[in-house]
Amino acid sequence: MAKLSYAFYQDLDVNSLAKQLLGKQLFTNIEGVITGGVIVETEAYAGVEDKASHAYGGRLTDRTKTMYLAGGVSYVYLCYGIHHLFNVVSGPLNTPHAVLIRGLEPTIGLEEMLQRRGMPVLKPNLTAGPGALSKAMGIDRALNGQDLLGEQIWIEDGPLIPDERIAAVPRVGVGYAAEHALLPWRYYIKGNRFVSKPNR
DNA sequence: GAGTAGATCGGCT
DNA sequence: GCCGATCTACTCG
Repeated sequence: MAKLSYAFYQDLDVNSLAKQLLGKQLFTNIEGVITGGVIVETEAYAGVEDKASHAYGGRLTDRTKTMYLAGGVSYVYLCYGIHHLFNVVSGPLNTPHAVLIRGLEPTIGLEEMLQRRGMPVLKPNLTAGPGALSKAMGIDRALNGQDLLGEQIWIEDGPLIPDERIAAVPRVGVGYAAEHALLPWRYYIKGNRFVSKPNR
C-alpha cells in the first residue's frame, strides 16, 4: 500500500480526517525493527478553538510548536510524566489541528511489541489505549516532529471503513474542557477488540 | 469485577 | 504547587 499524501493530512476538516484514518495502517521502524497495525480508534483535536487541545487559544510552547507545522508530521508528547501519546498533525501550516491515535490492531512485529510491553501473550490491551500503543510501537519523543512520509514512522493507505461501522462518541479524559467535552469527536470501529476501555 | 492510588514531566494559575 | 488527551497493580467485596 502507498503512504498517505501530504494533501490527505492537510484537510481542514480534522473530524473528517480522524474518521478517514480508521482502517489505515501505522508503521514504525525503530533501529531497523518494523512494527505496525491497523488504526481502530482516533480522536480529533481542533486547534485554537478546542478547549481540550494543547493549542487552545493559540498557546505556543516548546512542546506544542510541533502542532503548528504543516500536516503530515507526528506530534509525540509525554502525558502524566510517563506515557508517550502519538498524534497525527493535520491541517496546513500554522493550523494546529491533530488526531490522537488511541487504538491499534497489531499486524506486523507482534513479538517485538510483546517484548516492549513485557507481556507473555497477545491480549487486546497490548495496543488498546494511546499510552499502551505508543509503548508497543516503540514511539517516544525522538519521533516528535517526524515526517509521516519518512523512514521511521509512516501511515499507509487502507480500506475505507463505511460509516455504519464507525461509532462517534464524546472524547475521553477531557472533562475539564467544559462544553467541548461533550463533542462526539472520538471515533472507533464498532466491535473491534483493540478499542480502548470505555465502550466498544 | 470495580474502585483507587501511584508513578512523575511539562506547563500553567 | 497542581493538574493533565494514562496505565497498572493492588485492595475490597
